Amino acid sequence: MPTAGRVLDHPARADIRLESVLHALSDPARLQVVRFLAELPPGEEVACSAIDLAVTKSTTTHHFRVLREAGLISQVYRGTAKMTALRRADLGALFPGLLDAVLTADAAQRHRSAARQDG
Amino acid sequence: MPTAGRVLDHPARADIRLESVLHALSDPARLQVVRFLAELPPGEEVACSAIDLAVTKSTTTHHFRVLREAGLISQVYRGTAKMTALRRADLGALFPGLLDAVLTADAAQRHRSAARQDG
DNA sequence: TTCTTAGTACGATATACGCCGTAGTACGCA
DNA sequence: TGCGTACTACGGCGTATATCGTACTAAGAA
Repeated sequence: MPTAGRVLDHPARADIRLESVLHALSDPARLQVVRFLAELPPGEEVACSAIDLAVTKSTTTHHFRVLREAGLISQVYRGTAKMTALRRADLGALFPGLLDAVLTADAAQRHRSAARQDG
Repeated sequence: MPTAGRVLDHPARADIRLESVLHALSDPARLQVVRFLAELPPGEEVACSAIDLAVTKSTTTHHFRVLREAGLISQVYRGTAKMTALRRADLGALFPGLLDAVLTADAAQRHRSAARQDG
């Protein structure tokens, strides 16, 4: 019998709130996670540990929870790992173009920062 | 001679950060302000008092400051009023499509809420 | 069973946020 | 000068956030 304590709950598509999504994306660490997931082939999942955040593991757990509760990512246990994927379909259906716009904006900002560094 | 204490400082275009913009937009009251400003003809300014938020004036002041410091709006004193406008050009140059995507997402979410109410 | 790996839960702390009320300032007008 | 309007500044309050460290649990391998 499956371990009840290891089931994670996610908001249904209809319960995903724009404000929560924007708030979740407004933290650099969480934006980094989303950027990482967005670069994977659609549908692909990775373990939390595949993403190297500049914070401790417990803080990482916290950020993943914020992303999950906002509806940005889905997570399932797979052995010892917890696999994470972007909820592209849900986000695309609710807020068409939003995720792309944020990722494009992020890429542009990062590009500008890099250019400034290079002088 | 102009009163020094009444000059408001705004971040330069290059200093506007995506994270701050997303954070500013993640509050319902501030999103309401941006929605209101976005519906005006481009370049048009309004006084703070033209936007009716469900909070006190001091809280309104707070939200306007957050929006200004994030680079979303510009504000200038014009007599006793403080005129506010969306920084469309700066936002469009830095993060093309972002503002539209957020406003579209907000409109869609509001539309869904209304539909749910109507049954 | 023991060890390792992956992630969680909990408690603590410092800071930020959203909100309010009161008191104050700047400007325009009578 | 005095008054009203528009907005600000400050202090307080309660909650949320970001962070950490330590202790813990689940699953798999030796």
